[in-house]
Amino acid sequence: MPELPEVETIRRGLEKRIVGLTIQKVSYDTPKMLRPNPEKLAKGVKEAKIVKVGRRAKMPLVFLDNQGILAFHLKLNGQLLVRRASDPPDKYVHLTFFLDRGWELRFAELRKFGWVKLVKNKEELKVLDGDLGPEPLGDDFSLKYFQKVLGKTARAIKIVLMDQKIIAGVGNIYAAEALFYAGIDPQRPAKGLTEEEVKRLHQKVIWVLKQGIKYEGATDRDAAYRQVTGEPGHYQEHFAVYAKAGEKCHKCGGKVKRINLGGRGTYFCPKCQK
DNA sequence: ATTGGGACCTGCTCGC
DNA sequence: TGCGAGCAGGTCCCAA
Repeated sequence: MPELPEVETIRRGLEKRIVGLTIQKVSYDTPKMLRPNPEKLAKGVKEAKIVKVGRRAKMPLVFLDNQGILAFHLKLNGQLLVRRASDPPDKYVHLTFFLDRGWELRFAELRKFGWVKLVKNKEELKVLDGDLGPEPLGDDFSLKYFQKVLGKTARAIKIVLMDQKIIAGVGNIYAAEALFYAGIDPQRPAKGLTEEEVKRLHQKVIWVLKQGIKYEGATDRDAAYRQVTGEPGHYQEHFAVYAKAGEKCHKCGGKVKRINLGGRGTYFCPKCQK
């Protein structure tokens, strides 16, 4: 899915374009993508005005003036597109919110893994929040916290970085990139990292996420992440190792390698990452 | 506690 | 050109 930087870019795009608009109705073709069920969701958003757009981990959150909150999960391919009703159709759209003044919010998802859940209020939002760790760009993600959680597990460091209970929002791309810049082999047991390495990794996780946001996310292929305008992001132009198997490492000239770790493609430079 | 695998779905790319 | 294998940014569930 879009990871934190992609979702944050989407959040900013939505904030600019749909706040103040009212949802008139919804249409959909894949009922299981609507939670708790299509009827409740459709009823709960009807005539509701959008007052704010937030984000938690990889979920965009659309706040309504009736206290309801729409939480989206984009999984691997989800897109949220803001379009005019007169615009041509987009591929893979399974849910459309018809807004006033001729606007539409379209939810496209090639694989239908994604979903949107309507929760009644902020209290109920905590259910979605339950198992999520701290936001890596917030104050709770302190070096102290990072040292503590890494010291407790022997799992491979990349798998720990992608564990949403440990840090909310890091996925396969940014885990690989952060480990490259920290010079750490993704397979190393988390608790085997030195104090210095943990410190470096902590900094680099924050840094790559901010870079990702700066370049408006990463669009590596078609039918993947898009901004709400349909424009791609640009962070893929700055990848150091992700999706670069067989290519030259820009730092040492050695070959970037792809391995399988925890069932996920994992890219790293064996020479730079020890 | 941790891992490995499959499931959820669909489409694209690559090698033969 | 055609065909099957492998791949995809995420998460959940189950068995070992």
